[in-house]
Amino acid sequence: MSPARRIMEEITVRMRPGEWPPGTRLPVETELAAQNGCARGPANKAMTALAEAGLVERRRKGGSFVARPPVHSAVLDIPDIAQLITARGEIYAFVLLSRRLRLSADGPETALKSSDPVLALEGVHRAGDAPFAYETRILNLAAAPDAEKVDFSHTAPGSWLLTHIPWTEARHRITSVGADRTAARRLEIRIGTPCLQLERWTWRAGVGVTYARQTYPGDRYDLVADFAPH
Amino acid sequence: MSPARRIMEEITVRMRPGEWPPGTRLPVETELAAQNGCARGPANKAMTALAEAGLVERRRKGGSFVARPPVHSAVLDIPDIAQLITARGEIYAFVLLSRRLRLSADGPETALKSSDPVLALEGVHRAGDAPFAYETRILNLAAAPDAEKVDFSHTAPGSWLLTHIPWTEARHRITSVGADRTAARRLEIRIGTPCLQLERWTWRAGVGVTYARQTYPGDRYDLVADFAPH
DNA sequence: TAGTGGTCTAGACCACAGC
DNA sequence: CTGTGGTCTAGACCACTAA
Repeated sequence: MSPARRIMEEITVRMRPGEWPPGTRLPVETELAAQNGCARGPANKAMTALAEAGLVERRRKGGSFVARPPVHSAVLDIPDIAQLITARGEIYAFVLLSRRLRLSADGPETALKSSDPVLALEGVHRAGDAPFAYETRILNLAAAPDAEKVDFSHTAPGSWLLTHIPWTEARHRITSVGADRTAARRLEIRIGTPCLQLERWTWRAGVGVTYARQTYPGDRYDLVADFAPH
Repeated sequence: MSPARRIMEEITVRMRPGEWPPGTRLPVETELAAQNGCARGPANKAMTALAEAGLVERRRKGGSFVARPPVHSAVLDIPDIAQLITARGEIYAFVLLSRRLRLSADGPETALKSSDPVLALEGVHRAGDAPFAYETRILNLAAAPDAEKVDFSHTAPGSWLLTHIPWTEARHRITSVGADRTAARRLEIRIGTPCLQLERWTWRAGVGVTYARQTYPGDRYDLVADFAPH
């Protein structure tokens, strides 16, 4: 194996929470070269490649550091708000506002094409001591029967779903709306404040699992998506 | 500009249907080095980067060739507003509001990391007889030299770019903002009306091609994304 | 101002695949 | 075989910026 590749792989492997967590300073190029018995060229090549991949950050004079995970969520993933906020170093909390059992879907969630009984939840995600997002959620109990017994008073339904009911198809709809009376009160903002509204339907093998509508104050959230061929 | 970048940009620019169509054999590294008065290192660096970006194919002993166009994925991911509106059965029109030549980028488009001369455009997309979106756009003339001669007074720069300068990397940023004075006037809405703001940066082999910021009145546009894991 | 990354030079050896 | 890219050496200068 070539020195450049060896250096890349070794650093990649050691970049784990236990050993080299985000923010750790990495050896300078001359040091890497000496440790691997090669010239500075290959060491630079390896580090440059890691930087382009976004795994390390490099600053002249400052040195090279294990990159902190990006704050933005990709549109292509299903973001877990709890992880997002924790990753930003803030305290996350979910506050349940209401919980109702309904015999059939009848709102926007009908796009799930299910006539099964559903669980309707309403809550607020908080970051630190400020509201971060207002969420209404419909859970299809036929697809997720365990959900009826879960205590959602401090667990966000999205976080629970991500780890219990994997999805196979999803649809996102992103719009900009002015906060209505309800959202404004929940988010502690003025009525009409521009908000990013993210609607999401997910299915599992063609069966609707959940519908979620999340409202984010425009200045507290943005979606970033990167694309490259394959 | 460093030899490596100069070689990359020159080849990128000449890789157009008229000059170096797909399949054309490119000079060998020693030749590129001699032509640019540099060592083989930078020439190799430039060609390797172009190969990683998928713009050229390299084979030992065989040589380097202009790759078959990666255009297909481009059209899928970047929406063409003209097509969107036409598909809805409305009449589409683009109205150019301003056109300026600038010697270097200095706004949000600096994320394109280019210090080349740019073309700054401003215009409105119309659906039927109502404004649909307000757009400001920066075109890097080093990446798209033909753009200076194109008449954009009724052609949206995005539509033109899609068919002339394929991109390899793109970043989208989606936010919700209240319409400012300029946008409100262009879109014939009230100041503060919630709008979806889509910012897009695109690159070709690491060279910034264009930056676009499109503002849509919240009730006239939404983004929908469908996906299934692989 | 000194340390670090960014880039370069001029040469070298090797692996690989067309010829 | 021979030409090509892949990778390396040992050294150098410069640009940037954090200390």
